Amino acid sequence: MDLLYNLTMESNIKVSLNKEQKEAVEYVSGPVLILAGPGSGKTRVITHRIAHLINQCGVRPYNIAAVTFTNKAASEMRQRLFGSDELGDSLGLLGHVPNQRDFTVSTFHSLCSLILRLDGSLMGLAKDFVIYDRDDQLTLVTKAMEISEIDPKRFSNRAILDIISSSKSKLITSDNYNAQTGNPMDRIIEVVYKSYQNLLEQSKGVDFDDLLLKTNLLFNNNPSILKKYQDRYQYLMIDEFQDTNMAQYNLATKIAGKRENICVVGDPDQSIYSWRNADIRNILSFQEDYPKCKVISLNENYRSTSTILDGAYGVISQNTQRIERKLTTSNPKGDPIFVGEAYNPEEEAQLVMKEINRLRVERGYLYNDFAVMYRVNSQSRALEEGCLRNSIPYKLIGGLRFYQRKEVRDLIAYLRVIVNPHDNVSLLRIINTPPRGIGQKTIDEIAELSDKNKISIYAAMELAANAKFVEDSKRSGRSHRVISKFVDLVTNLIHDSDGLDPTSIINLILEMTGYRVYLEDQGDQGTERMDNIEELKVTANKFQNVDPEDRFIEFLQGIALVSDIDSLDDSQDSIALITLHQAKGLEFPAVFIVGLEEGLLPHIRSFDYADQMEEERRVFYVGMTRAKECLYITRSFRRGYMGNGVSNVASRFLMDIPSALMSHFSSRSIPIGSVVTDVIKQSGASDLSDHATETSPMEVGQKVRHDRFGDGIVVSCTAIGYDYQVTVAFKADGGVRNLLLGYANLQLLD
DNA sequence: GGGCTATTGCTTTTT
DNA sequence: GCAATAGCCC
Repeated sequence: MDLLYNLTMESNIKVSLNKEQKEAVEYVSGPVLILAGPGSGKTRVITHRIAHLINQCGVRPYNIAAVTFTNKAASEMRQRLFGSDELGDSLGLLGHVPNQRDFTVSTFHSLCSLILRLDGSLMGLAKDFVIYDRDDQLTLVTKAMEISEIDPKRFSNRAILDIISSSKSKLITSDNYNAQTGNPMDRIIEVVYKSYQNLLEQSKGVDFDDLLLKTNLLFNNNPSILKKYQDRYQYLMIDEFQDTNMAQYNLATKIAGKRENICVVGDPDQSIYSWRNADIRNILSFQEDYPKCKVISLNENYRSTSTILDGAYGVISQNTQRIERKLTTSNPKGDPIFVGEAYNPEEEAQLVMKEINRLRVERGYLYNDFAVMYRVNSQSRALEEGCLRNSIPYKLIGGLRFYQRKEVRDLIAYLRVIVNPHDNVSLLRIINTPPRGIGQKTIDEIAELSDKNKISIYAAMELAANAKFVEDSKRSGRSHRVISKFVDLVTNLIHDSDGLDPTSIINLILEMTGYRVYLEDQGDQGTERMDNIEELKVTANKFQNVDPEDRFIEFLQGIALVSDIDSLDDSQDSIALITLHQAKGLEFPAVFIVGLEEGLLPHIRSFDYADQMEEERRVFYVGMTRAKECLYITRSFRRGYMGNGVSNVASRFLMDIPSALMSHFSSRSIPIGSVVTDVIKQSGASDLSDHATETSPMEVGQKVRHDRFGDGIVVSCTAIGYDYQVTVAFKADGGVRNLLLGYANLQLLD
């Protein structure tokens, strides 16, 4: 009866796939490694493969699992296969398939969360565990350092958390962490790791890495549970395989088990998450662990013009730790890669905005067709202001991350406390927000009480609220009153929220805790914060239809596991401002990559390590290959950094793009605010180095005067783009500054 | 205990 | 340059 699925698309599949793609789709039994370059139709292959499994091979959707990098990718895949859930009328690749909801598409983290909810009790995990994100983790590490009396000035909590996190992703538990090397740092980590894990367990919390680690341990210790999932997920597919870590790899191979129906899809050249413990060697391990695995390379690019592809190849081919591979395309040559220079980030943004407006008019692009990409989030600010100045609608992903905003986190903390009042991290967050007279002194006393009796903060407060207890303590009547009031508040919240849907619970919190009034007293800022909470309610609303028993927990889990990119929404026409990392897996007709400067891209922190430098190059490569038709690359001469402006030189990566593919344009002629129609100078073959040979307008040794810096002497002068960078040593403060000739307004002295 | 000011310390990328 | 904290004063 499983064979009665819709077969109508099958003929289309054969027409629209190339030879390698078709092979990747039809090779369904046994291990497969698909090396898929950018734009090679990877998503199509995965979706067609699933369709093939269901339609041709009679596999039930229930027995298939696809693991993606983000929730967004997961929901897109589901939609491509089955059409939109809400609309019902738009059919996907498969048309109408019974039991399509049984098909699993999710991220590793979501999948593990599900498994642990169902079977985690075998490892003593509460069903309603909370998932702690990086901010919560940092709070806990800081607390653990306090307990272990580690000086936070000497050891950074972030560095320690990074090591704990990387240990967890290598499946090293706090019990197994051995400081055997004799390195004093190791000893500290060992102590903090254990303490951190204790704190987590006390709060019934699980961090991101625990989701993967604990699921692995669950499978190790309970073969019957593992078998249950092996029998369920008989066909396993893993996307973005180059960015999986060891814990994820182990999970995948365990679930695949002896059936070995595991298909991984990845591209070593797009591995950009090593800092999150992703291990590119997983691709090698896969071939070692499955010596009979079928390797299929998808090398034809259907996305980009040949110019963009060749430019990107020029960049990526400079990496030495790389298996040589060159993509081909039959796409037209298209436009050159435009390289632009601006004086400062504001002007750089202006340059981008002007071009966006020009392309809209001349080519009929929509705002949705544009993305502006950058290395670090702080760059988004100038771009955002540029959009506002030019009335260009934009969506900013993760600048100040939504779920990191104070008011959103406060509300989530309340929600978590309702589910689990013994969640210390969340409780301490809201204990005095809005202010209710519980000061640090009172909190310290309660913390002491909780330590002494080995109970949670909330339990300690209940104890302290007990009238009999207060007689034996030196606690003031006032402090006793506020504690009692708070315990009552939490009790009432738990009681009154029972059975309500998530949105109503949020409303309940806003009223009962006085949070709404607290925000209203904050004027404009309060209004903005209230808007963010409304936004949270919109998310909460989506869980209205889920089984009442689970919807609250699912909602909390959902917000813990969302990524920012998940919220990227195409329904309103606006340009996307995103980091290069977030751009992975996306494509746009026109892409702007800004900030191509030494120290930014490549980032300064990669300078001392060859492998990190190569990863920076891959980051740039990923950005370039997002572009279908137009690719713009810009840089700024000056950039504010820690308060003072610094001069940046052009990124080394610019030199790797063959000069014949580039065309320069400059900001020189477009002061901010002016309306300029055409700033593109079609200069044909020229690159940065070409200009260096031109005659310099400034002699070395020339004495000059600057409005602000006073008198100085020219140290060097190099042509860059359509301007010259002059390095001047100034007398007054001895500073050596890089100036742009066209802007510096230097006065010649004799 | 709370609110204000001064100081510090920090900047990569994020499931 | 900004945001988070420490320390001071009410």
